[in-house]
Amino acid sequence: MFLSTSHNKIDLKCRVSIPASFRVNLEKSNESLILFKCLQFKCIEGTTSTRMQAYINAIDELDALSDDAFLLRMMMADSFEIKFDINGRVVIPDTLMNFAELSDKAVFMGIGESFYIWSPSEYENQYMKSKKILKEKGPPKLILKKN
Amino acid sequence: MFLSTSHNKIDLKCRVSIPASFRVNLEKSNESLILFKCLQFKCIEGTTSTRMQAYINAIDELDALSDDAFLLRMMMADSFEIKFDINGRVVIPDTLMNFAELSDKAVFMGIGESFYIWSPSEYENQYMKSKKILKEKGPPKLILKKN
DNA sequence: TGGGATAACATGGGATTTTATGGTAGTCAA
DNA sequence: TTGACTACCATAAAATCCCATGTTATCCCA
Repeated sequence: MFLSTSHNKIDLKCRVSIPASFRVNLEKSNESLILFKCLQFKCIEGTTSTRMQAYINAIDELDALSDDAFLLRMMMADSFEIKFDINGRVVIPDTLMNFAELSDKAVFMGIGESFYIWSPSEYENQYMKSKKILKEKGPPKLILKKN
Repeated sequence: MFLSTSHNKIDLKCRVSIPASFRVNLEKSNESLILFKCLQFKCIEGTTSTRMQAYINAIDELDALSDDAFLLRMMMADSFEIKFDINGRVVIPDTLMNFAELSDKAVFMGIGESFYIWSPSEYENQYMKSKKILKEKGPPKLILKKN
């Protein structure tokens, strides 16, 4: 599980340290890391190769001409399998740097099965937005168990 | 897994570098590369010999006289097993160059089990189309389930 | 519980290897 | 003998590896 938030520096080579707890999470299940353009927000989403493989398998189940299949294929095209260096850093591909408007700082936000990488300002926006919704509409009604 | 997108040059001999990550993907499973006319789009589709074998097997499951079987057999007829040169380049057969309207640039787009090779302009069209669908219809249901 | 020793982590920089791509020489067939 | 195709060599740019270092977190023992 990816949990917690941390702020790391992106250097001139677009290298950034993946938070140690996220790395451990990947290592202990022997999975590689996939980064891709988040479909809902202006940020990068990171997840495990197993999870990505599940999406890929799902494509074959869909009508090849459907909109969903089309979007999923595009998602693959905007995804990258990422290698760590010996210090636990990764290089963020240019495409993703631009998409999430990252420059010299990254905010890592664990959300369970995956995590987000935000620019500090976009992170701030989303954080404020969540506080506002919480204030106006109250806490979410969570359904932990079905039937 | 074939992931990510890259733009490579096609030279006068119709040679083009297959992106390194795609090559690694083929090498590590010791598979050869098959290129063929994509059935859905004006592009070349590339995949592994094993997956191509799966297509061939699938034809046998179909009614031999059906239109589907006919189309799939036609697809096989325009498929090529491709050899790499020492630098990881391949020569794109004339038939496929013409079919995908390629000239001096190719866009490689990984879509999981296989990849597409587009002309830059056709790629741009498809990319724009996906943005539009995403905006109008939102992300695929599959994605929303995951968190 | 305090505080020093040790390990882990984040980050910088330089050396080395890969990659993409242009070119040339050799081979085979018409 | 010419033209097409293939194998191989060369090179610049980019990606990757590896070492160094300061800082933070953790451990361990008094």
